[in-house]
This record gives sequence, C-alpha cells and structure tokens, in this order.
Amino acid sequence: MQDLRKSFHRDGPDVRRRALIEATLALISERGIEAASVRAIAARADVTQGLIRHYFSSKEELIAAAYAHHMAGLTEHSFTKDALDETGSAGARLRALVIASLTAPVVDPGALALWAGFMSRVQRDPEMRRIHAEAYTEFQKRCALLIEAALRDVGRDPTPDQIKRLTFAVNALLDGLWLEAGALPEVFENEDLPQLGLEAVGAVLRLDLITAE
Amino acid sequence: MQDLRKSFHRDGPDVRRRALIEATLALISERGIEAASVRAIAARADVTQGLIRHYFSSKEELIAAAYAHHMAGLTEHSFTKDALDETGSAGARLRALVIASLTAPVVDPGALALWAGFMSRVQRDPEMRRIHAEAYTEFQKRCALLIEAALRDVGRDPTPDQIKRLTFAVNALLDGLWLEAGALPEVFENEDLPQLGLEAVGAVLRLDLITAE
DNA sequence: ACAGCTGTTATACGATTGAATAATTTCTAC
DNA sequence: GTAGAAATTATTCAATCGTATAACAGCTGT
Repeated sequence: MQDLRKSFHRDGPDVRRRALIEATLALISERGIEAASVRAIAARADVTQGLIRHYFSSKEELIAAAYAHHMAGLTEHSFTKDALDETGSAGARLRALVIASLTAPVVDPGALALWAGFMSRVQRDPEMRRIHAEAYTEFQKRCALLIEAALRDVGRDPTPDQIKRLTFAVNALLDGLWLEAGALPEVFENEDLPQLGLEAVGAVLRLDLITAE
Repeated sequence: MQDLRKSFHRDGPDVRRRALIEATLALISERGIEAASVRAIAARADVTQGLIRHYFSSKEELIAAAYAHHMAGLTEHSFTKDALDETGSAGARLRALVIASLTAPVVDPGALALWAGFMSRVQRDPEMRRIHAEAYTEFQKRCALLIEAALRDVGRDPTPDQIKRLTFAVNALLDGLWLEAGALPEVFENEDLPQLGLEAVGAVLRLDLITAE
C-alpha cells in the first residue's frame, strides 16, 4: 500500500555509508540516541530502511561506525593546522591545541549530546569500547608529545612518568571544560573559555601559555 | 493467561518510590538507558508495571527523579564528613573533597554510565536540564567557598572573578579525571588518581594540598 | 460486617522497533 | 542486447515499548 514508489537512485558505497553515518550523528545529536531508529536514520539519509542493512550488518555496527567517525572528527578539529605547524614553538602549538579544543565546533551542545549518547554504550559494548580507547589513546599520545616538547623548550627535563601524569591532568582539564561548557552553555557564555583553559593548563604545566611565542 | 497471580504486598509511598528509583538507576547503570523500560524497572523493583504509573505520572518523571537522586548522591559522597569538618583547615577540607571525588564510589564505571545516560537527555528535556543545572550549581558553590577559604588561609586575597574562574577550572579538572578514570578504569588502575588530582588542583590554585594541615 | 479508599496486579491497545525477506531497478560483462 | 550481479525499494514479522484501563486485595473507619 504505497503512495508512490521512491525513485531509484544509485550511489557509491562510500557516499552511502557516509550519508548514513552523518544522518545517524545528526539524529543522535538533535534528538538523542533513542531517536536514532533505523527508520529515522534512513529517512534522514533519504533512503529506505532496508538499505541500512545492505551496508551495515546491524544497527549496532552503524552506531559504532558513527562513533568512530565522530571521535576522529573531534581529534581532527582539536589538532588544527596551527597545532601541527612544526615551524612554530611547542608552546605555541600547545596553545593552539588548547584554544581549538575549547572553541566551536569542538565545544558544542550537540557534540556533547553525541558524546554522551555514545559513552553510555562504551561500558558494555566491546567494539564501542575499543573505538573509545583508540581515540582516547591517540589524542593522549599526540598531546604528550606536545607537552614534552614544550617543557624541554624551557629547559625542563621531565621523566616519562611525569609526562604521563601531566598529560592525564591536561587532558582531564580540557575534557572537563569542554564538557561543562557544552552542558551549560549559558553559564559559560560570558566566560572566555579558551583563556581560562590556557591559564589552567599553564598552571598545571607551570608554563606560560598566554604569551608563548 | 497468568501462571500465578503475584502475591499482594503493600508498602508506603516513600519505600516504593525509592525502590523504583533504585531499580531504575541499577538498570541504567548496568545495561544502559534503553534497557530501563517500565517493565524491566518494575521487575527489578519486584512490582508489576502498572504500579509505576501509580507513583509517577510518566516514565519521564521517574527518570528525572532518578537523576536528581543520583546527582544528590554524588555530591553527598564527594563532600564527606572530612570535607565538611569546620575544625579542619580549609586546605585539609579541600584535600578531602578532591580525594573523595576521585575515589570509589564516586569514581566508578557504573556511575559514569549513569551520568552519560542522563546527560544525553539534559540537552533537550527542560526538567532534566533544571536538575542538572541545580546539582552543578550546588556543587560549584560549595567548592567555591572551600577554594576561597583555602586561598585566604595562605594570605591570598582573590577577587570574586578569580574565585569563579578558579572554581571552574578545579571543577573541570575533577570532572575530567573522574570521567576518564570511569571510562577506562584499566588505564588508570595503576595510577594514584587522588594523588594526581591533588597535584593538579594544587597547581591550578598554586596551593600545596599534599602536605596541607 | 460492611463501605469505601488506596495500593497493587493483570490485561489490553496501538505504535514502534530491528531484522528478515521479497520485489524491483539499474549497471556491467559479455 | 541479454544474463546476471548489485543496489535499492517495499513488505512482512515477531517483539517490545509506554500508556491506559479493568480487576482485585487489603486496610480503615464506622
């Protein structure tokens, strides 16, 4: 009993996979994980629901793919060109990282909703957990390199253990600020979040990130 | 078509409400928000599903009540007796707060799963948002008092704005460490998380919390 | 002992879910 | 151009969801 058969349109696997992933992210971000039904996702991606299982063996697999995509995007947006610019000083790169991590589009209520929706599955879905650990480790690793270089630039000689602990702390600080600003944007809207981040990270590392050249 | 009618047992409103709330929390914590159906909750609380709507006008209301209960519990567990002990120095109380915030049962994968499950609703459910903002503000306020007192104890005279910003940073740090340890317990299991927290919070505040008396 | 109220159980309803399968369209290889 | 594979749409299925309502049980006041 169909009104009108949907027009047939063929697309490459990559295009379709990406469209489905982005539809999933948009739905979770806007209306929560429970709104991301296969039917809603398919409608958003402008395909019929059967197609999802042509590209993903289950909804769970699609969710996991979307999570990996989202996390990669967050890391991507945090490590901007400035943070990767090897000609800049380590301090300047670290500063760029802090600023980018605490600015839109990384700081964003939608991104937080996404993250929370996924995180509630990380605990008990092994594949989600793997993706989480991988993204986290990757971010941590790149962060640690920057921190070590910045410390060495000012003549400090931290032990590997010190670097590890400082990296944990800096990471936690960035995550915490990111989280709180995303959760209650109105509380932070008159705060200069990047500036606050630079001061706090600088304090933890005992480095001046504000005037770092 | 029932096998056997469930035995009738009467209980007070408070007992039943609490049992339903705790069943809800246990379910979300163990199997995620989507596992917390009215049927599953009722089964866990050992009542039949109709009873839920006798005490809560909707499932949403039960979820909100559970969230408020959970958040109050977290704050409760963070502000231990030591953190409230007015005879101790502000530094010692702050230290107690940091330690309690970074120790079980506050740091716990189940607590994180709960938090994430709820957080994914905070963005779009006004009542959930109200509860979140209230719990957050309460924690922040008590934290700010402790920070101000600790700073004054060592002769510093922070402006209200400085206190606010330091409180944001300390809060973010605690939340971030709490979060990361809850998300990947195996990464942190060989770390002394409270010690790490004391060092980092101390660095942000430029206070020695380790040997604080 | 009876009436009425409230706590509780049981059942029913319509909507929605993820998955499976069937039917249709398009493309590619020959 | 025709056969077969691949991509897409359409339909079906059993299960589960939140809610609503009906039936029952036990207490309380008289």
